Amino acid sequence: MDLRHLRYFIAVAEEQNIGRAAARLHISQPPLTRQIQQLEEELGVQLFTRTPRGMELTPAGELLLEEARNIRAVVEQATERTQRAGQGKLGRLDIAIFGSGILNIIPKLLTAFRTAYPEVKTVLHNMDKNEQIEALRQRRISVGFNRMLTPLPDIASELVAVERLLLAVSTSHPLAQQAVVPFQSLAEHPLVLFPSGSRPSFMDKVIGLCQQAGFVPEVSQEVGDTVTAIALVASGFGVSLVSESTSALALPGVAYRPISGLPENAGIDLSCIYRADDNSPILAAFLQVVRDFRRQNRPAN
Amino acid sequence: MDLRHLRYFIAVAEEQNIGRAAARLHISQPPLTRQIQQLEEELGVQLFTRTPRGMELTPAGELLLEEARNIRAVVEQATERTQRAGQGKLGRLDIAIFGSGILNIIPKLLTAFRTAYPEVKTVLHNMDKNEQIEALRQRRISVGFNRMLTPLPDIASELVAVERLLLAVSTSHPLAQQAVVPFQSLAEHPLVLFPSGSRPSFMDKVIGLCQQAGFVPEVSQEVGDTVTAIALVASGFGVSLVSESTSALALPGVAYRPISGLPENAGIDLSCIYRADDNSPILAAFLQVVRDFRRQNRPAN
DNA sequence: CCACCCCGATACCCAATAGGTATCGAACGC
DNA sequence: GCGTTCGATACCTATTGGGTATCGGGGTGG
Repeated sequence: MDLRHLRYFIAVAEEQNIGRAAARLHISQPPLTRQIQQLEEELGVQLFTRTPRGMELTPAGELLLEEARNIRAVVEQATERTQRAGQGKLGRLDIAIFGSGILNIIPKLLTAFRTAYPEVKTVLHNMDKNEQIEALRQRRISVGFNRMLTPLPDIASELVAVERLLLAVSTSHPLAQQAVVPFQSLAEHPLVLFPSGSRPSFMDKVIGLCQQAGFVPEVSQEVGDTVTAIALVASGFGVSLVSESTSALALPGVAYRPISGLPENAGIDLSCIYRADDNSPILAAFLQVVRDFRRQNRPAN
Repeated sequence: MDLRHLRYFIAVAEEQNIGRAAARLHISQPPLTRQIQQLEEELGVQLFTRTPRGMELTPAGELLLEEARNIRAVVEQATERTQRAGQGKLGRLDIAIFGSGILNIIPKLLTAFRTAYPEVKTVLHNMDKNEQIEALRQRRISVGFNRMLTPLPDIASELVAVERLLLAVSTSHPLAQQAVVPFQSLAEHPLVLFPSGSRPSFMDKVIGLCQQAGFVPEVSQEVGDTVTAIALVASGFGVSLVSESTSALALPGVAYRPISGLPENAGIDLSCIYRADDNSPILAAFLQVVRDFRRQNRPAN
């Protein structure tokens, strides 16, 4: 049996007349007669009683009509869903995020993506950089967000945003008095640095910038993630350098200040990474949203 | 798209290898390659990624695999159900019964039929003879049970059983003293007769038998159905002549007695009727059960 | 009562297409 | 580097779906 048989059968059953059904199907009457005969023969069941006025369904035919309509609907739905899946409009996207990434840009991106592709289920996973690369290679995730990425042959990356450095400082700290803090002045204050995980990291970037500016920072504490660092800043452990989007994290007793005298390369990149050989349409759709987001938010770049 | 496409797709998806899938499908590899390409082209979706080791499903292909398996199951179920319907094993049979028919033989028949064809839903309707014929012609029922049928061109009938006549008598009635009651002795006792509906009926048969025996019965009451008649017998309204199967109706104060001296033609027929042009397989199955029943219960006939 | 009409069925032909054979090209693995 | 193992391609054949012409039968109207 064939979907064509069912399509023809439905037409004949509905028209109760082979000629009209044939017209509706844009074929001539004899082949339609033959197909119906074939269907009956293949099933070994009489589906119609032939009357001088046309074709009348038998009870078995009546049953098959219901079933055939159902099959038609199921097939239509299957093709449509498959096509949507092929266009990246339906499916699942596993995304890895890291500590401070969750604070500002990534939620906006995710919201944009989920609005544009509401039938794609996004699943978030917290992973540090090395875990993300491992998970990408094992196909447990399709996208990861991170900073300070070193190029890898099998992992492609896409720049999402470049953020400014801000100083996170306790409101009771002397530096909090200044609206803009010169970078050099940080040489005299102990720093809370993070993250302590996979290298190279944001921490290395900060240390490098200090060296560029001619001083070695005094490290009061290394911690694993941004939130912990800000908490330590709040309780007077020192000051910290954070990405712009971290300022969305408004803890009592913590102020964020712009920094002057930073070198050109002081921007903090936020990128997303994915398998270079991944041509999943959902990933392509996601990357397109990332690019659109970047164009809208950084017209200068 | 075609069911063949889906069958081939499932095979390739399961084998992850076109060559093996082709072997499983008993075709050669190139046409299978082509069918898969066609399917992908028609849907506009890449279903597999070709690797040096074979075929790997894309997410869209993964989705289609689920759908295709589902479609295959639905189609299989539909053909099977249609075939069962065509063999009279699945469907619905509307059956008309009348008053006393329900007491003995018809329930046995229905039980036999429902055991042999458990997936046929039997629906019972209470109708007198004329209502049954009307309902048959209007196709509201497919089978009717009745007695004393007059032949009609469009209604065929099938004898189910021939029952003896019994006397129904109050236990306090003088005739109840005899183990066997001579037919002639009924001339002296008022009779309760039934049914009062469509003619000719059982009532006419009884009157005819009396006339054959040379007396005119004294009718104390005409009632619509057997149960009412037996109730009147119990309360002393008279005696009644009933079919053998009515004796299953054991009311307190009522006894049933065999009758002697009846003519040869005193048997009470129970027949089933159906449309002469009805070639529904369910009806055929039912009639076969009727014939088997009759052969088992009346080997002499 | 006959002619006509409308229905599906049949006979026969052609065109589309599924399937087969031979072969290619790319990617591993020994 | 050569053989092996994939899928893809080229080309042919066989099947089959669709078209035209026509038939046969059962109603219906003149």
